[in-house]
Amino acid sequence: MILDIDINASRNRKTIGMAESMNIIELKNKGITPTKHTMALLGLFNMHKHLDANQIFSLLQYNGVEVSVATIYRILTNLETKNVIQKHNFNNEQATYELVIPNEHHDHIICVSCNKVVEFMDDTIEQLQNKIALENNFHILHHSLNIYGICTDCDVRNDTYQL
Amino acid sequence: MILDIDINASRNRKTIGMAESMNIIELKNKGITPTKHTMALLGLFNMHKHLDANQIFSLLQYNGVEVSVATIYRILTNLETKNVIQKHNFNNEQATYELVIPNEHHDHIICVSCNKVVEFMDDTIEQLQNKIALENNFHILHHSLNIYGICTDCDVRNDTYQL
DNA sequence: TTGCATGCAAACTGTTTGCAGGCCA
DNA sequence: TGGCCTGCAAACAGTTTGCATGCAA
Repeated sequence: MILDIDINASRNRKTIGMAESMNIIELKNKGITPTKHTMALLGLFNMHKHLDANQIFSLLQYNGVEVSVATIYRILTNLETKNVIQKHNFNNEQATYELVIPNEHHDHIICVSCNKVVEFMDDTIEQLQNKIALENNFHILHHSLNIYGICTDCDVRNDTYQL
Repeated sequence: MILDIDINASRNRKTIGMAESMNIIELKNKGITPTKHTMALLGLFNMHKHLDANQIFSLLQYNGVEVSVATIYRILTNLETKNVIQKHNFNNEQATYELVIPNEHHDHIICVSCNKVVEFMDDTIEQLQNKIALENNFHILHHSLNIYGICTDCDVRNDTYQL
């Protein structure tokens, strides 16, 4: 696994282990026990919008939170079930997770070189998808639109190599 | 694995083991050895547009073609490299493959209940994606747009259950 | 004291690979 | 004969699970 994230980003925060985006009461209302591990995990998403299980494991360890991979997967599964986080399969390797923001939806552009993920949202595309589902007699549940490409940073880097 | 495909579809064909969509010369030109296994595998795509490794294994076995799973994966990887077939990750379980038709592109609607896959294509969406990639300074390579929903058949079935 | 959260290790699934045997040009 | 195709079994990665322990309400 390549950990191409700024691992210091979360270390520099003062209150490791507290998710800003959702307070304890909200969590409890959803039937989630706000354990130390769950809170620490959620806290990571303040700094990193997209994380996979291994990155979470590394970041927690780096932040001094002792936790097993099994627990991380259990927490992730639980949070996903309760619709607190969302799972993506950007590649055929490991799954990536991000926080669910109510009434907010977006799609993703993924750099196949550095795995950077950029979010975007296009109303026209959204509407067209609904139309298409309707035309094909599908009751639409959700969708995933991923654009894969090379970001500017990597493009520049590749140019340099070719000199 | 649920083998929800008409397994007889391929048995009823006269010439099992011959892919209509691509002749032997074309394959050789692409550096693919047209072995019995490769041809039989490709032949399956005449009847089934979307197949995963396990379905391929079952169908081949059913058609009397003895082959190991390892070989299937090797053939699939090879064909994908040579751009004869295309790999999709519709769900986080196994990968699905389909034939590449030159100059033809489409996206997919997947029924989360029966795994049926319907293809569609929308020029406006395609163009918007290019625009979005450009706006975000990505050199676009490809994309995957999957709409997940419930197809009419399954909707009806579910209604029945609820009676 | 009860129940849920956790760690550990084993299991499991999809996929890949090393190695030895076999087939065909 | 040489090279590639193949099968087998083992390896591998990501993920899940059974069981025993332990913490917390």
